[in-house]
Amino acid sequence: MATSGTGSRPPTIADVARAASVSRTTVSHALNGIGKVDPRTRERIKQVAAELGYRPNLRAQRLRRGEAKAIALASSMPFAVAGGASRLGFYMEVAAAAAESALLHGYALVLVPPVRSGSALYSVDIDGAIVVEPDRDDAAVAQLRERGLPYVALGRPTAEGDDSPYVDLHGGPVADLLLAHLREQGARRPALLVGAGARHSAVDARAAYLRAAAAHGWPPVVATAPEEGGEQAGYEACAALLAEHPDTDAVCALVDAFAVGAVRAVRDSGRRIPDDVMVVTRYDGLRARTCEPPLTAVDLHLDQATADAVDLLLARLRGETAATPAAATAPEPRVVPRASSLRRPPPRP
Amino acid sequence: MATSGTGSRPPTIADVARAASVSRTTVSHALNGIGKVDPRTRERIKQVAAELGYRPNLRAQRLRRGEAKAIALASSMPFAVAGGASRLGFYMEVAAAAAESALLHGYALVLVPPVRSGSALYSVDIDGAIVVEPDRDDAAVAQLRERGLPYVALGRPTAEGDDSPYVDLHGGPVADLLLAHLREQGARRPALLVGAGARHSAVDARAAYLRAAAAHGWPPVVATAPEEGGEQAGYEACAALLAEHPDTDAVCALVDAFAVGAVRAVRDSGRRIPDDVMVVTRYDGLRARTCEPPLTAVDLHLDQATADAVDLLLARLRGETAATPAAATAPEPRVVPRASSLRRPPPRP
DNA sequence: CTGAAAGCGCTTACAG
DNA sequence: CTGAAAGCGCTTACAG
Repeated sequence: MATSGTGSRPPTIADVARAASVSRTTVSHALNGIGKVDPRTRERIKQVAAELGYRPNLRAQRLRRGEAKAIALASSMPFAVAGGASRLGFYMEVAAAAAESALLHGYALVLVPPVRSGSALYSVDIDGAIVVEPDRDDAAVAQLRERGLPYVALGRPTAEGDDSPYVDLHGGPVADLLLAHLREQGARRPALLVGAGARHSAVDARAAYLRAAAAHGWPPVVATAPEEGGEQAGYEACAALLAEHPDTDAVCALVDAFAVGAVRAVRDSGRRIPDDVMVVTRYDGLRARTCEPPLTAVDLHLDQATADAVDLLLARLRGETAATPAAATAPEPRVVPRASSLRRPPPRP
Repeated sequence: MATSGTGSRPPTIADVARAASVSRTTVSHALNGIGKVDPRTRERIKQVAAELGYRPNLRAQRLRRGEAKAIALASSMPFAVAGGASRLGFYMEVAAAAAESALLHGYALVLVPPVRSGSALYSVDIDGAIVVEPDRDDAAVAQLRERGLPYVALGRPTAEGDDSPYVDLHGGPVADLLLAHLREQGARRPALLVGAGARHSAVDARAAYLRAAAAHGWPPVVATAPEEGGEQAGYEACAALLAEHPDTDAVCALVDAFAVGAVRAVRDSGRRIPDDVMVVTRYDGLRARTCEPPLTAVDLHLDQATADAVDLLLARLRGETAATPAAATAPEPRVVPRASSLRRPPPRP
């Protein structure tokens, strides 16, 4: 409470020890509740510490204890997708959830913006990281490995030998769900548009799509676009796709930026949405909701998934490697039907 | 490059010194570019360090140097407003911009979620913070002051003697802009709905509104609602306002959650938007854009303002108190007209 | 129950 | 130009 009249720098453990006429060892024990101190001594020390306004120096504690008590959120997703224009995307939604969850456990969340080349992860003092949807050769993952830092992936890692823990975002089932929805709405020749990278969301969706195409007898049409390209790349890929496969009646564009570009391409080709071509996407964010027409998307329960990822990471940091499950499973994804794919009124549950 | 075959823990400066047959002092000088080392020695040391894969221990550096190289983003804004339902708000938009700006300067951004009571700021090792729109008696500011940490406000601080640097978000001019827009669209009796707190956005807007009311001969109608109340509070305040002042023909609801609630209240009272009552808000985020009808809002140039705030803070940390301006000024705000207030087609510039 | 001492990995006067 | 030594503020065996 009271401000120490002594000097200007904050009091150290030595100041407390002196004021309480004990050793620094005893102060440390008393304040950290290690059970080897006389209860009365402990109380006295606590009181003195409070009077002096003592707070342990976090830097010193961390050097000594060998931990940063901080984790980072990192991603190799290109800026155009992860941030860009309105910036309010997948990444920041995950960031908010992760910060809350981390702080609840006494960890700080360091927000590493999706940097282009980024030696970013080297200059930040952290114990580990959450990597959002790592690519097969992910820059963020590479940096973490080189630093020897543990990480948990949000979304199944696709790199060869990567057996790091992860939270499953259900890449395949999400695609299945969207394709089922399209079929239900009358689509007979849906095409798939995915990022050129090898993130689980693209890889698993492609596999699911090919399976569905075989099952239903669709001619499979899969287009890819560079993630860095954002809306424009989606536009171009979709325009090319429609030119080559004019009987396409639905586009499943898993990156929201692509989906918005696809909507433009569909319109520019003289087709109507959803009557001639439906468009659906995955992440239910600003882009999907403000698109004209609003895009059917998927509720991924990102909050829950992110909290699970943080839990997984912290368990690993605690060294519970044995007890820690190798993966958590986010809640069931759910389609949020909107005008971009609704030819019939949505079924009332 | 090469992994040291020695042990498993990362090499320290002592390892480098040993391998290069010099003292730790010299290694430190060589690596930090302090100009007292023979160029050839320096090169040799650098090479050895690289071979060993040496990276300075950030914890140790920071303890020694007495700085955390991290800043926090903090806010006392209630969760319902700052995060809540879709979480994609003002706060996260600022977070993204701040993280990028901070990292560019070698600082990490710690994301402190708008916690309810929050001793949050005590457990985080930072050199300073950006506080978003501090209230007159702001919890985050109080914690920072008690820790003796410098901070910069995003939005003019309203506390009595608070002369901390800040970035002006133009609370008054924003209100003027919105009111002028409403007048232009034909409103003759606009009401103001603000948060009950004393953040600059509420305080300055109220003053601007009263000034405008006097100038144009409106009967001033100002309602307040608790920020924690979110949409529902906005609904109730607006419903009461309309009951008491039935000839209100526009509502300027500066908190986006309030504005969305206001839209419902207007409709439930049997009035149409914008024909009977227009509704406008300040922050142009997800809520404003996805509202039905979409809400007229203001482009605050948050990116630029946030970058300025970070610059201001870092200048203060560098001790450039003298050279540091006491305030920066965000770019001119600009109205983004939408259906919620457009009775006439927008003027073509 | 309490304390003297070592050490976490750096940096920086200070002396040579 | 180079190094021995002190010290940043803690915690933790270890000894009493």
